[in-house]
Amino acid sequence: MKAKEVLKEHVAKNVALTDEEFEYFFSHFELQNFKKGQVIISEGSIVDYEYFVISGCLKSFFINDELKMFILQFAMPSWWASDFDALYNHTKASISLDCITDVEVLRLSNANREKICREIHSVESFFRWRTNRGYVASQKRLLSFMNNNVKFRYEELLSLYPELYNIVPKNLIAAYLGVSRETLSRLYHT
Amino acid sequence: MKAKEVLKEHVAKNVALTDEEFEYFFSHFELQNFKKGQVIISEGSIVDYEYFVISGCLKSFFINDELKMFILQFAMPSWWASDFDALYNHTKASISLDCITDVEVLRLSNANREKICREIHSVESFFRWRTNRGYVASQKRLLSFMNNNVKFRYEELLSLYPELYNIVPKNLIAAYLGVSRETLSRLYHT
DNA sequence: TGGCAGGCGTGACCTAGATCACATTTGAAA
DNA sequence: TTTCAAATGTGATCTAGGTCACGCCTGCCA
Repeated sequence: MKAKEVLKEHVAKNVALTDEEFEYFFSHFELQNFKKGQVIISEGSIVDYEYFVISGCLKSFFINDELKMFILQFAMPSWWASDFDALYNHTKASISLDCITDVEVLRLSNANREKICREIHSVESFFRWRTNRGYVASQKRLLSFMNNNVKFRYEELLSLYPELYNIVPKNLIAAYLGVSRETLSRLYHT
Repeated sequence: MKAKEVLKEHVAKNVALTDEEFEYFFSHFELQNFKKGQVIISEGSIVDYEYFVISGCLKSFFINDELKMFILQFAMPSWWASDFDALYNHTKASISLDCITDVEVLRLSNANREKICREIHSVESFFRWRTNRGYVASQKRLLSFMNNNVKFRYEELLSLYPELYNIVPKNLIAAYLGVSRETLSRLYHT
């Protein structure tokens, strides 16, 4: 499926745009390709774009003082990723974004997003919906984190996103679950 | 300060509404008073409203199978609270909302929010901003949860919201931090 | 004004998961 | 086809925080 179709279908799930509106909306995006391992946003840099994934898989993550990595999000096709804090508030990135596999994305600049939100009311509505969805998901994850042990959270993750099992190495899954890779390994072996 | 002023100031921080627009916007809210301990949203019920706090303090929380409580949010003046998942997706509440102190709120129904978002573009923009802010805060809290121990998180909470120290009992603070009240107590005593 | 429930401190003990150290497997690049 | 780094398994030991049990305040309301 072409990038444009993926985005169109995604948007259409939530707001109704005419074909002309969608074409105009789409004209604000740029298609980009990245190789596995490439860094898209690195900590400390200025963030100007958000990314809509067409194919492949990204991760957004934070690295603490002891060099331990925590993964905030695996971004699969039709997911959005960026450091939204830095992006919206024009601060330096505290979160990094890179490619777990080869990746195809549509990128949208901060300025362009604000522009099309201003120009097309439905687009603003779409972004409100999208952000709300992320917010709710984030709260659910926080609750699960407080409430459930590693094994439960691991199985929950895999049942929500079975694709991850084949694509993402276990040490990254562990970094998403907030446990050591050893503990994750011992869940089913030993 | 009157409820209307609190809301007006809050909105004005982020979008520009004319006085007429604001009056119209405000006409969709209803002022409500609750007593300490009163339940506003209870688990399993239908959620039709979101609440903007004028004075006092609310908590939104989840109770698990073993009756352990986890607090998602303390809502202080000029904060919004609800079960946003249930509200937006028309499902039953999995989260409850009640009053830590006597409380004054402005409530806004789901239908009215969508109506004024449709009618006034700036209002939609405001809600997009507000939700984005919540999303970013939630991600930060998740990161802090994975990265920091209880003591750090406790001090972080108090430095962000010093008012809480006087208003909120320690067992609720513990439920927010995701630890037992005993552990919280032992941080500084013993 | 006396009783009682909710808030808080604390001792003893338990456990999920962290950490460190090392071995084995594997897949992709040269 | 070899090679090397990344991914993974696993034993031994450590620790933050949980759980249970109990006791003491304190403020509120009957």
